[in-house]
Amino acid sequence: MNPFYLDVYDVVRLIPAGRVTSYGAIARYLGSPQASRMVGYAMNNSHTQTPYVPAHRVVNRIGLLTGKHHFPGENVMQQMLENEGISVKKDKIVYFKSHFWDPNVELSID
DNA sequence: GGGATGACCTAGA
DNA sequence: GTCTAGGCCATCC
Repeated sequence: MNPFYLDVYDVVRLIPAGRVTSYGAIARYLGSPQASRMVGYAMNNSHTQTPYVPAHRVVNRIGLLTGKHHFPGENVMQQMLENEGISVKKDKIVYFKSHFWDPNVELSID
């Protein structure tokens, strides 16, 4: 497994419950701002990783649950988010800006 | 080997 | 706010 993948999973695991982040934020944190597609692709393989990777806490830049179709059920992703106190409407996170967790800020090395 | 696809983002108009 | 173009790189055909 490439370090990039492992790094992605590691960052995703650091996302606190009730918070979400975006693929681009992770990509930027890893030093490849334009490799966001790779982050999404890494998520495609996240279910094979241990420990569990909370992929439901990763959405696109506008808070849309673009990856919900990759979960076992149709509304699994949404229900898990709601279980953590995040409101989801029309496959989109309500008050996304308030729930947003930016690794570039929260995990800032500087 | 080449071409297409994908849980995306940024920049410019 | 919209649209288009380019880029990232693993994986599949």
